[in-house]
This record gives sequence, structure tokens and C-alpha cells, in this order.
Amino acid sequence: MSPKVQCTPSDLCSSTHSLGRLSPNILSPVSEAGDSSEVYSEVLHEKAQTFSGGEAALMQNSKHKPRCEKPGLRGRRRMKANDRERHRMHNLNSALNALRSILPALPEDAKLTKIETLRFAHNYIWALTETLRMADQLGHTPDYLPLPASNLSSPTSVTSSEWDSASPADSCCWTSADFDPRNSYTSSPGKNCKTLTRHESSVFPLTFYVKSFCGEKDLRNTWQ
DNA sequence: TAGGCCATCTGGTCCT
DNA sequence: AGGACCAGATGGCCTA
Repeated sequence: MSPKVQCTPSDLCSSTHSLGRLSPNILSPVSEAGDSSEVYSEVLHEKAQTFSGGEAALMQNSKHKPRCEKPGLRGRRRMKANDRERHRMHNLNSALNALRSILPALPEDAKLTKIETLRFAHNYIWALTETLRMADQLGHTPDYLPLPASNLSSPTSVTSSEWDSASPADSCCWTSADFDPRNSYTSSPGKNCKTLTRHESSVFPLTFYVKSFCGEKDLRNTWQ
């Protein structure tokens, strides 16, 4: 997926050009310090009032302008609540970005969406857990006994209904398609099933998992 | 142009 | 009372 270019408040704060075109309500600073404040909103409001008529009209018609501008205490509370909500959502997005950063690298133009990130992370954790479990079992079992995929069970308590569909473990085996974040949890359990070879079924799930995202590069040695 | 994704606003609810 | 959280609504941007 190619990156989307969207105007975020943090982007706009440093751009007087953009500042002149957008409502002051979307220009609250969003910093890690959490300095969104009523004061800042008021400063921006004052700033907006200094614009010419044409610019003011643009701001009136701009995106996310308050639908009902309430004067007085109620309006003040609403603006503060908006600031808090904005900051809260930015924190949530920061957490999502942090999560993206620790997931296996994807091609440059393949930034995961929010839902894809969550599903990918869920699958990834599952794969890691299975890898550890299989490694532990293989350490105590003869190497001629590769673990059949059907023995795998999802370690998570997340129900299929919570994720709209089944976990990867519900499939009879692993395929690249099973681990594509774009179709994980969206296809029916058992779909795209194929019979793995004895060798394939003995490979740690994480290897399949990583390979499915990193092209043909076999990261087996890297991840074990 | 339709649909997906996203940021933001908003009012309601719950909690401290 | 005020803050956190949530879900619905809205509108912009982008891609197929």
C-alpha cells in the first residue's frame, strides 16, 4: 500500500501556508509531551481571526470545523475535550507505529493499516509462540518426528468471533496466504489448504511466517 | 467515481 | 466536576 499523504495537525503546525487554510480546531499541537491545551487552542483561534476574509472563509469551510460553536463555558469544555481526544488518538497511533516497527520488515510501500497491523501482530505472536513451543518439543523428541501441523494449537484466548474469523492454527497447514496480513482472519478456516511435505511440516512456523512477508529470502538462520 | 482509510469532532457513559 | 473511553458522523485523500 502506498503511503497516504494526509494533513495532520502536527504537519500543519510548522506550515503557515496550511495554517491559513485550515480550521484552528485541527491545529492543536501534538507532541509526546502532551502539551495540547486550551491555551493553545485559544492562541490559534486568535491567529485565525487575523486572517483576511478569503482565508477566513476557507477556514469556515475547511475540514473538521466545529459543527456547533458553543460560546462560553460549554464551548470551552468541548474544545478541551477535543484536544484530549485528539491527543488520546495520537497516543494510540504512536503505539500502533511502535507495534509496526517491531514487526518483520515489509517493503517500503507496504505500510500496514491499523487493522492489518493488529492482525499481523496477532499472527506474529502466535507464530513466535508456536516456534518456541516446537523448539522446546523438538529438544526432547527424536528428530525423525516432525510435528504435524495439525498438532498446533493457537496459544491465544482470542476467539474467532473477536477477530471475525479463525486464527491461523485453524487451517490444516501453513501457507503463505495464511499469513498474509491482508487476508489473515478474513478467509474461511481451511481455505487454501495444501498438504505439506514431511520436510515442510518440520520447519518452524516462524520461518514460513517470515518468508511470506520477506519474499524469497529464507530467514531461517536469522530467526533461529 | 466508489470504496477504503484516516483524522477529527461530538455527545454519551463511566469512573475517580 | 472533569477526564478517559467509546462509537457514530463527517469529510478529505488516495487508489482501483
